Amino acid sequence: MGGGAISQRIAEFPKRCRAAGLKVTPQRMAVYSMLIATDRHPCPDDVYTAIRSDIPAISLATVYKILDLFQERGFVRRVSTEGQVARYDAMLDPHHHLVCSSCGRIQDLMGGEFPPLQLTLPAEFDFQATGIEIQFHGQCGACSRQHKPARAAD
Amino acid sequence: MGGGAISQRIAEFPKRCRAAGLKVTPQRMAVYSMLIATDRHPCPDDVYTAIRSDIPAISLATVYKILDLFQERGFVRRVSTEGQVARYDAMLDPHHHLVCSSCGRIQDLMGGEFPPLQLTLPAEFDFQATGIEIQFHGQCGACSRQHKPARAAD
DNA sequence: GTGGCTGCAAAGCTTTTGCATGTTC
DNA sequence: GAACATGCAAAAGCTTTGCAGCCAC
Repeated sequence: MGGGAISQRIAEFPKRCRAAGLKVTPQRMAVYSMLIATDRHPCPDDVYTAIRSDIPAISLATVYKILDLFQERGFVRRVSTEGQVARYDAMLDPHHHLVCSSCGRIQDLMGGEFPPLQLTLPAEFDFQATGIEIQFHGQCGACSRQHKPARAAD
Repeated sequence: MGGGAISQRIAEFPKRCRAAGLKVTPQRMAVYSMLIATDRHPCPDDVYTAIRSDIPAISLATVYKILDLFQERGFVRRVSTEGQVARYDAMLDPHHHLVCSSCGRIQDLMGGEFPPLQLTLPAEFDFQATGIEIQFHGQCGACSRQHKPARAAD
């Protein structure tokens, strides 16, 4: 996605907030702008740290509340991880994830670049699927060249 | 998997432990037996609770240590979840998961029942994939019939 | 007998909650 | 001005750690 598309999403965000019955605050704009501009799938503390340069007085609890709210409203999604910290993603176009077991980095795999799976499951499973999440586990190029052991760093 | 296959895996487990340089203890046998016999993807506390009927004196910290060790040795795998509790799975044959957004239940989708994805990614991604994890999100049959809202219970 | 394992208790993190103050509409 | 959002601090999980005693080999 180009930078133009990002700034457009940021520009449209106040409208989306009001449409969802949410007030527009500098804190919420900062959280959304940070998330939409990165492909690093940050955890709440990453967001908090990044935002403090803009809004020094922001509190970590507020970041948690905002992320919860955004996820509830469907503005961001929470990525499934094995670890114990939540990671968020504002990229909502269909895509999958490449999870590096060595450095923990989560890389995007856009839907257009790899055939997406169909959502319709055989009726025998008695399950109404609304979304699919695919994670490839392994080593990213940088880590495999360094022969890093799994979970060396995060 | 039939009950026979389960008891066989339990019977072979002491051998696997020793081969991996681990001592065989009642606690470890209980954890493994519990995990291999269920399809509920329990969290550490579930394991702890279930095992206390066999080994009343077992400590939760020990359960955590054992699960960590088993995962390190490849005896079990840790399932990626959005929540903040770890969930484990002793079923290591290729399979995917159906995650119910209402009740949180994780159902298995065996590899043979649904075409598995190939692991080879186009070279341009510079990623060495060793495993794939697919989660279908949605509502299980029971919850969709009850018109439960998402995350009503866990 | 020895090394590794367990159980207990305490500490460490992440996340949530309550409430007074401040802001948006 | 009213309703909602924020910030602070405290509490509530979940998970890890340190260490003395115990057990498998």
